[in-house]
Amino acid sequence: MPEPESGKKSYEPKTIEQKWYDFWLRKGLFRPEVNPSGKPYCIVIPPPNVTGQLHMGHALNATLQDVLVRWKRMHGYRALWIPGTDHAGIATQNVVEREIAKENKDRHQVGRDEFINRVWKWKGEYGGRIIHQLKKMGASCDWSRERFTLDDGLSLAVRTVFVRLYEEGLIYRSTRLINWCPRCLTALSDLEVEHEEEEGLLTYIRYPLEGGKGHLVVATTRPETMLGDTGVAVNPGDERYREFIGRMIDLPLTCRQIPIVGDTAVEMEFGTGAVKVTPAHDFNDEEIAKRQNPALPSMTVIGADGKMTAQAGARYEGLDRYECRRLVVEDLKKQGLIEKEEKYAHSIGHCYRCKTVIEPLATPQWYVKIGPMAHEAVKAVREGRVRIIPEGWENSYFAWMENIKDWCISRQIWWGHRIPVWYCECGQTIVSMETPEKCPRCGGAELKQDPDVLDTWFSSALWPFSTLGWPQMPEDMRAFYPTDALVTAFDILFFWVARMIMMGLKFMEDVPFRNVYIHALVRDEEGQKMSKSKGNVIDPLLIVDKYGADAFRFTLAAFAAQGRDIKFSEERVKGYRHFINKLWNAAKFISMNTEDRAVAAGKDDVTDLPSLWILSRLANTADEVNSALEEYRFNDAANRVYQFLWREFCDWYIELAKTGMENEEQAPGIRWSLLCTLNGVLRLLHPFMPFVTEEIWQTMPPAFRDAESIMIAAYPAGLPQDRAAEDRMETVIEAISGVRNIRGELNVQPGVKLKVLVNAGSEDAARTLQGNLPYIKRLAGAESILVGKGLSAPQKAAVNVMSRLEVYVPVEGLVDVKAELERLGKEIRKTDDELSFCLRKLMDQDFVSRAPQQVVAKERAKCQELEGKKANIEDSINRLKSIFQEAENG
RNA sequence: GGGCGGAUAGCUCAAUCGGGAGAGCGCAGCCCUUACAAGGCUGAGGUCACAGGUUCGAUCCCUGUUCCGCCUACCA
Repeated sequence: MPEPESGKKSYEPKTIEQKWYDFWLRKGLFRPEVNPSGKPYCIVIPPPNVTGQLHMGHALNATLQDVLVRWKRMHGYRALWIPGTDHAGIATQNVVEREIAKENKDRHQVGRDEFINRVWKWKGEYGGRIIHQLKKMGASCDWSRERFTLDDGLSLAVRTVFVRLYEEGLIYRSTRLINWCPRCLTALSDLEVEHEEEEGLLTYIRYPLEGGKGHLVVATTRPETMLGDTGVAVNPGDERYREFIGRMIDLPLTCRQIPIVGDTAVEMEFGTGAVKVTPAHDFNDEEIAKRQNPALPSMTVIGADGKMTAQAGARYEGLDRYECRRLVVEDLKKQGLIEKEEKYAHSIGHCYRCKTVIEPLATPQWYVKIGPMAHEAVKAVREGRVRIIPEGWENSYFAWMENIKDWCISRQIWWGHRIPVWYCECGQTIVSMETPEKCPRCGGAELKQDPDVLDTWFSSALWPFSTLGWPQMPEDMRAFYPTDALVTAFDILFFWVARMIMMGLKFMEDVPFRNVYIHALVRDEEGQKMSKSKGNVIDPLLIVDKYGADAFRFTLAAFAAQGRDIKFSEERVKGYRHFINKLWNAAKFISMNTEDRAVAAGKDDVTDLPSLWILSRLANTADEVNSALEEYRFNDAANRVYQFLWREFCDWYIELAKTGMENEEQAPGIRWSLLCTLNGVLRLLHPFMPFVTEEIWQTMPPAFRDAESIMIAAYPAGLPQDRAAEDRMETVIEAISGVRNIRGELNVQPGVKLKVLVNAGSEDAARTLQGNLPYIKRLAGAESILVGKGLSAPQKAAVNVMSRLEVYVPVEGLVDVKAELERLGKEIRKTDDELSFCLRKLMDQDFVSRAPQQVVAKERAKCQELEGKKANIEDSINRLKSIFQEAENG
């Protein structure tokens, strides 16, 4: 076997990664067609924003999906990972608006058509950025199936869904309060509003009763809205105010009079128990107003731009809402109408995009009547047709779905799917897939299309089937829907996952995916969320550049424990780069020691214990990795291979093999085992670290390569295990560890060869040890070994009592007897503690009679073992003490 | 206000069934043994947040408390 990359001392990812990625692309290995007869397995990528740059979240997300897809592909599945991007309406529009602003223009000056052109142009230039970055991560997406939420096929899907929902009465238009962003100048859905606790002021304002007889005091956090008050509400059960209901208030700073009304929603304990009612600017107040008979009127005093309207009065018109607040309070103070102001922490809604404080505003918008679809979506999860992993998230899902409100889907922006609705001068509304030529009612041709576009999430909700070709029914659709797994972070569980389930059930009559795996958030070292404003963002591409994609991916996977966020630090990646280096060097060693000689050998040539053992351990590892991945326990899978490669394969097997290969007879079997195990571990690791595994694998002897790429080589599973060999090997390992322990503890120099005696606990153990003396000799650093059952310890020896055997090392002249006595003292204290704990348990009648038989028996055996161990150590201590005394006397 | 999650070695985190807790990193000692010093061998290190309860037995199950995250909500 030629050495990988001509035997460089360490792995250098940079040159290698591009080479293999190109190779995979050239060979079309990312396409499901490489396994034409396999069972379909499909994942659709959560489409990143087309404006986006790869961040840690994407990196984790992509890594986990790639692990799954590569793993399934190697298992022979017709695996398909569909990539794509999201047109990200508001975000993308903002980017291009900023660009235009540099030319001192706004989008209205540019005009709608030209503006859209500009956005497409921008998309063409920069939109592929994140796709390119995903490739750097090693993502094995089928790029030939890449989609974009605004491409023709997906746009058709969007129109189809809109029209059908409209026809079924599940989409409607209504004018009511919505969340309005005065900066983006668009409506937002409830989900797009981020609530944040802020320190504010609670202002107590005196509202004079009509006719100048006294006043009511109301408390508010938004004094400026008083200009739009159309009532004051008190709880009808409130003794203090009951008599006022029905009377009028002289609303200060205006010349209006407003009524005092009763509403049970008013909390008597809060503030003064009287609340001003501003139906046009507060969701609660809107409700209160509607409940009155006749309803309280609505008066909009703040406009779409966040500035006061003419209705606010000449003095305030045109002022920004916050300037107005100051002025209103100032004016009220002058009139002595401010009773007090107190600090008050409350939560305020912000635009998720630009963080501007949301203004509730009454505007006509389109809504999806979500109740019926939500009901079905809840059922699908309850019945297990969609599994959410980890399960904990199901509760959040249910809670949200069961209190869900209708979904506002129209946005007052230009970049997105234009709402397929036209209005005729005659008042007719036309909802249609295609642009209508004339009004079906009056025949008029003066039709105006609704200027708004749809919420980006409306198109994302169709992603699992629109990407597969719906509303057509191509082969992909039949093969891959429902998809198998959806991998995402919890923050879009409602935004996206829930809506996909609803839309999938509605239009495909089946769930969009069977499993939803919710992964962690990647935080910084201190556990803080990464954000630009905090300046703690780590660029994944820099990490890839520095340590390679493999080390980075492995780190992410190894820390992706369910239900816990990842605190990311570069140190960890460094650690896993060492791991790759270990793999690299193991491969180098194997290559140096096998050359072409191994090809002739096969499994039948394997006779030595270490080889039987490592092959069995590989089988065991493969099983554990497979079952961990089956359950999305990525960290367990990664850690198990890590353990196997480093601890079992490198630390033990390779060291043993060095000795084993000195024996000409068993050398071929060992060479074969080295290659076979390396082959297995490369395959096991490939989904986690695709590049380095391919690089090494390609240098293996052809007999070990049954495919043109490791990507499509069979994933190890169901290999035979040899429990007897594992058990015997344990005995050998115990003997070696027993000696090493003495060496280490007593500080015996590595160069010093020891005379070792091993007292085996059984004939079996004795035979095993006898049969593997060369290994023990080399790894324990012994010049001679005497093995037997019932051997007794020489006078002057260090003793190590293990569970299957005892190790004696004559120490005369080698070590400080005093140090050995100390070591044994420590040992006996530990044994004694354990023993007394064990005995106490067995003397407890309740334990013996009530605990399961097995447990009691186990405890008895343990007790016996400990007693034996204690006796042996005591013997050694006595012996050494006598030596010690001799020495003192002599 | 409601809900969820977390608290385990110096740090970051694991632990299927309730039967005296593991790893990585770090630390200490010894070693450049020709795959690898990005390494090897050995070792130290724990009141499983706190208080009760259930149980023969609790890191694990139940109740409460404290602290820390997060989600959600119309007390102005």
